[in-house]
Amino acid sequence: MPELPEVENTRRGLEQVVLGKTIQTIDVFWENLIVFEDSIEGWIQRLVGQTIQSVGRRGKYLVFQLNNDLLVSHLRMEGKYFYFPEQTIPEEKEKHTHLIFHFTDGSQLHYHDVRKFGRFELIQKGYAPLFFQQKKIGPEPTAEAFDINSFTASLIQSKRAIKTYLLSQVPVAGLGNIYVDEVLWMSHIHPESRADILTIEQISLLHQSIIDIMERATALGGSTIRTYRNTLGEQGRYQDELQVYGKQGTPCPKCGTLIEKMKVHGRGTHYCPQCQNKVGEA
DNA sequence: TTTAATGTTCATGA
DNA sequence: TTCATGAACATTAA
Repeated sequence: MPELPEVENTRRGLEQVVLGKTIQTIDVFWENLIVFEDSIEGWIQRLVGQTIQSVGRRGKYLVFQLNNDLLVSHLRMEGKYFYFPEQTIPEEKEKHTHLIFHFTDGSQLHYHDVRKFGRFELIQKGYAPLFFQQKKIGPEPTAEAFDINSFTASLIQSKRAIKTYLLSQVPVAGLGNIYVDEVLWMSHIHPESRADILTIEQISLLHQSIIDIMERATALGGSTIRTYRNTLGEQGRYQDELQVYGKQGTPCPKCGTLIEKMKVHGRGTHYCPQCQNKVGEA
């Protein structure tokens, strides 16, 4: 589940169930999910006894604030959380549950990830800004944080295809393969247009489309394209508003031309060959 | 059987 | 340095 709207809704769900919970122990069934320097046992011991003070988010990363550390969780393609109060804990864990947080009140938080691509990283409190700076995560796509002048300055430094550059998280955080296609369609920009030759008008429209679409998708609970569910098991509703993602062969809502699908940067890319004019070469 | 799937990260070579 | 490409990670479903 992956892009910012889905991660934000996961965060909101987690916030409702795990705040104030103290970690009693953790079962790790797939060690590769954990980024650790020493041993898994040491990693677990460092977390035991700590209480979840808040659940934050930066881009597509979840940040659990504990007493002494920050636990950073990235869901990658298929990561999900499921919470079970004491009386509802299943006899047997699901096949793809790879991590179980046992809390002192008897409840559990299960991390489920079919493809095992997700990652957990423990960092010291106060190191979040440095952590995200090293990952080159751009500003949040909100009206307050996403400055159009900085965005423009970033774009003119890249000769890459605009879709590729947006997926890098550098110019702005949180866009993935679904929303990047939506945003470019909304802005009438061809996915392979070079980032550095977009016009002021195009950048302005793109900037606003990113803010609007991310806000709208988040408000609707994200998009359930394949398997996304929030922590409460609910689907998103934004998939009903997708205009081009997965719509190849159907008429463009703006001009009626059939939506096409191509590969850009190895990713399936949906666009309208009529509305989205290619500028320069990518 | 083959391919593609909401994501990042690393190696290699231009 | 920068970027493109491909592979890796691992599993499922069409």
